[in-house]
Amino acid sequence: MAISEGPAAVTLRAVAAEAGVAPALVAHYTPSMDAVVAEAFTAIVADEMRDIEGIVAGFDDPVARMHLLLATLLDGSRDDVTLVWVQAWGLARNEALADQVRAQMDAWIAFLEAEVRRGVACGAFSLDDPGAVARQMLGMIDGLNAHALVRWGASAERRALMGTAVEAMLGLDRGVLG
Amino acid sequence: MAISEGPAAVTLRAVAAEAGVAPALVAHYTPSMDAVVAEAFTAIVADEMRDIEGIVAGFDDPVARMHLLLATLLDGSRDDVTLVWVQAWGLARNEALADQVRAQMDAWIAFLEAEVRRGVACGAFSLDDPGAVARQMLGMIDGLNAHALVRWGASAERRALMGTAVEAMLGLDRGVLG
DNA sequence: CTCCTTGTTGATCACTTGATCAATTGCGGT
DNA sequence: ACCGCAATTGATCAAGTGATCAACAAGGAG
Repeated sequence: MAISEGPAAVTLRAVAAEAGVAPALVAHYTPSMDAVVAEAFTAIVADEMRDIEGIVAGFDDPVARMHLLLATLLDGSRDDVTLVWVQAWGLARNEALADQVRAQMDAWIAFLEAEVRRGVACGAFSLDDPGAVARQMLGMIDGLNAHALVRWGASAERRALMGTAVEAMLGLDRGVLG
Repeated sequence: MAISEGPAAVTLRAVAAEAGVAPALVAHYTPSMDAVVAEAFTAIVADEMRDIEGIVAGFDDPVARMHLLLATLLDGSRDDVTLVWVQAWGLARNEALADQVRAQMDAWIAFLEAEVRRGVACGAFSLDDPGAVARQMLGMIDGLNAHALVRWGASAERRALMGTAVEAMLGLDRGVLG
């Protein structure tokens, strides 16, 4: 439900209806709806990262992996996940949720940084600070994807913008990520 | 109210209470609360852009202007505006709002692109496609600021990340935007 | 066959949301 | 002084929110 309708749609009654059960039962088995939303967030987002890791896993060349990574993250097929992220940022007051958001962002940075380091190790990438580059990449990915939620710009364009920016960050030749 | 509590807090009764007036009066003078929220979005965001333009207006050097621009946008003093943006992206179903969001994003691109072109014209910046660079910058600004909403990372770090990334995009020497 | 635990529900509380409508107030023009 | 129109209100509707609680069903343990 959080994926298809957005986390904001995960209400006590909606969950109960979806499960074909009385609202009281949902309340009985959950501490609070805030917690449920937070849990849904983590489930969806962690699952997505596993997904992406799996997609990239079959390749060795760091450039090919990065190309695939960016293409997958920016092709618009995951706008539902983006909505989960964006609504989560907007619900920063739910502190339980904010905790999980930070944790998932840490995980993404770890993943991206490892990806960058892999390229640096074998000489494919050339840069100073893999952590900084990972954070720059995540910022840009999240921003561009957020833009997609209001149907502004095209996904192919976002992918191209991201590609050229990342080429510069990684010290790659112009066009190799295009 | 949309600024201090977020657009989601702009409810019929909250507005009425703030104005010291009966809820019915608010309803009487507005087409719908969706429209009010959309209008609040535009007011806030357009005002912010005028603000930024004003801040930058006193300087001539494109590098100094860009430096100031990024510093201002990423110093955390405008997190309230960021919340307005992020919640607006998350309310993409309010089509009236989505329209205004797209319009404001267009305005931002126009502003950033003009800023970039100004630097290119006088030889301070070196790049191929000012429009593309503007979109890359906006994506990264929005993403990094969204991250700030859950208190993840530090604003000084965001500014540094943005600075080095933009230096590369604009063909500037390392550090001139730091 | 009873007893107790677990699963489950209906009813309900207290609250919030947007919206409508008939009824009022009060000011401005005549 | 009067009338009319705009401003404003209280009351109310229909819907939705999270949460609680007493009650009920059912199935396994003894």
